[in-house]
Amino acid sequence: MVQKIKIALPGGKEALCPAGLTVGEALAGGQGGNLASTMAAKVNGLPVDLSHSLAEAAAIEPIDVASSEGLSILRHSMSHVMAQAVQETFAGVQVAIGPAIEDGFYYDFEYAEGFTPQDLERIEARMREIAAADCPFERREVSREEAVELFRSKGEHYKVELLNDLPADVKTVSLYSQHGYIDLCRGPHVPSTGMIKAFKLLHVAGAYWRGDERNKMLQRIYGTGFATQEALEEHLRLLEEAKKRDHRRLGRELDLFQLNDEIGPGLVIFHPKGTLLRTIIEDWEKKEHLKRGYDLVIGPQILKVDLWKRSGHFDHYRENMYFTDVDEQTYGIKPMNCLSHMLIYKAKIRSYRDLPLRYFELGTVHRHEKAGVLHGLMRVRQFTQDDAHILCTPAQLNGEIRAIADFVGYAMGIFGFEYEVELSTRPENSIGSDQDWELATAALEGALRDGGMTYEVNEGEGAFYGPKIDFKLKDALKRKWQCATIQCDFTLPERFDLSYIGEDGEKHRPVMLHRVILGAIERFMGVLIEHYAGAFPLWLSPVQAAVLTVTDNHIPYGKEVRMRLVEAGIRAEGDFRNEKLGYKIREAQLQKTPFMLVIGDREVASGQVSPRQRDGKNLGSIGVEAFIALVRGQSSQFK
RNA sequence: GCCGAUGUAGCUCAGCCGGUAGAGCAACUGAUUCGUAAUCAGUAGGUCGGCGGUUCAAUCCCGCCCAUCGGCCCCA
Repeated sequence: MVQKIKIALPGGKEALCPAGLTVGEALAGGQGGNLASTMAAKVNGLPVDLSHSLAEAAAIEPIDVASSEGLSILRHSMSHVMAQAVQETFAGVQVAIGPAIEDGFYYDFEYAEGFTPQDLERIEARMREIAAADCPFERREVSREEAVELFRSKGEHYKVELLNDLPADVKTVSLYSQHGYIDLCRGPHVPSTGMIKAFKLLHVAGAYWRGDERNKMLQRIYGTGFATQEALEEHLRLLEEAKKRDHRRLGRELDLFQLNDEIGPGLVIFHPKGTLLRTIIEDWEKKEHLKRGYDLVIGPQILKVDLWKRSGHFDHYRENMYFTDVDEQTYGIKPMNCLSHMLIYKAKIRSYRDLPLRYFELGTVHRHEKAGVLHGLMRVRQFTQDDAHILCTPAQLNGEIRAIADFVGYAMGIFGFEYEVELSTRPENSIGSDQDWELATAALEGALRDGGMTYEVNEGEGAFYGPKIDFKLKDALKRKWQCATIQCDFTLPERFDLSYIGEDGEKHRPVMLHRVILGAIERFMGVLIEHYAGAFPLWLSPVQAAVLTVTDNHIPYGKEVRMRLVEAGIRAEGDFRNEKLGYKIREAQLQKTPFMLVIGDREVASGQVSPRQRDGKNLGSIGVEAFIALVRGQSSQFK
């Protein structure tokens, strides 16, 4: 007689089922049999396959493809099918790892020849055959020795290495097979390859085994997949849309900047409009810093190499630095702004009453970034940081960190950004004592907690001189870019022997915070361009209004209007060319100009202007002064 | 730096099997004087990324270099 067990189903329902029933069967009985969108299930909170059989009483809930977890399982199964397709299509391929990722999945392969875009089509075709065969994914548990033997016999040395590196207490591992293909995997997987319908392989890229550049480079194939063909097509359409707001494209179309081979890679030339945009941001920042008790300072571009040796940069950052010889003396071109600020502090004896001291510099730095990482404005070799160094007492640290975090929050609010916060801890190649690192890390973490912020921890990702809090923004293609950062540093004050006289009349060592709010102005502008898709809010728009004349007869009045706007401090251009109005409007629209002022007979006669907003809305005829007031009103918010 | 792809006019892109290149838009000239997303016609514009090689002949085939794109590592 089969034992009955009690199963708790979603929605508070319960069922008495025979032991040995599978999760899928239990769910099918409980919810009327429609499991088409169920990828797997959770039994007592742990994800399992639908084929998992229930031995004892349990609470089960389905994992639907509509959930991010369900979609990940589907994509993970797609990566297995891709691995099978690759190995069946090409000889001599070894598999490494193949997880689901944010927008799809990948699998890493060792394949000496490498894959071509044409190969992807062949792989995709084979995947469709495997999917059409509608074969079940079958889970099997074996001893780890058995698994090692299996993969060794198949020549899969990456899988063997993964197995050997499992913790010693892991005695058994799970294998999944579909359509006669076996892979080492924790699971769960979808019930059958038939569920894999809507997918597309996107591109091939190199990737180091285990993400370590000392290891062999593998071939990674990226793909994406969804529950339905419609969702897949929608995703591909969004990718196309995202490309249209790529800052590199908009930078050219809106005439903001250029990157030019003749100058050199990673070096930006700002055109007039880009420079205007940048200047507006920088002016805003200076004001905001002065409001918050910062002092503006400026340091030199090159500093003697001895100073870089003293700071530790020469030992730990040399490969990223440029050097130049002047009068037989070697100078380092600054990759960071801290040294000058240290020397400003040291210029006289400091009292505890002076602290905290906050030195702010729009500091231009040069870093020798590896050629392969350069990317538009996001990753360049010369950039300007909105950098500050705060020197304070240990007791002031928490408050200063929180004030910076607030500043970041305020700034991100102004520009309308969502962001993620990460805490990065001590890396391998670092300077300073264990105790200082602990203190610094605790200070950052404490401030995050006190501020009630949610954050992730990145072990070993800190700067060489201290741990940091990073604030990350996403670009149009969902790549994350670090902008604001707060770094806590006990080491540099030590190395430069900074001190202040305390209440007790004794010398004490101050603590230093390195921090940026927008990060690098270049990168921030890149993210900003994509964020607004080039349609900047009025206060940031390099051109706020374009005066458009209908015919040549209207040019004198058009020029007059433009002059009045310019004199009122509005960034206005005139389009007095011999073109039809529709043409001029189209052009101003493509330039994302906030206001277009149409000047025709009516306006000349009435002495007014007819503003058209870039959203297509017409404001009717209004006086020039009224328009000036309107622009001032709408852009005064932040100025 | 590593893996892969790409590089033709200012921009977007054609160019077959090797026989020194085209389109649209932009620019310029002229006509048109026009009311809310492209007026018409004409003209000009290219060492086919660079350097070598193979060939009677290279945008095309081969090698090296440079740059860009997508990733990896790294990073503001």
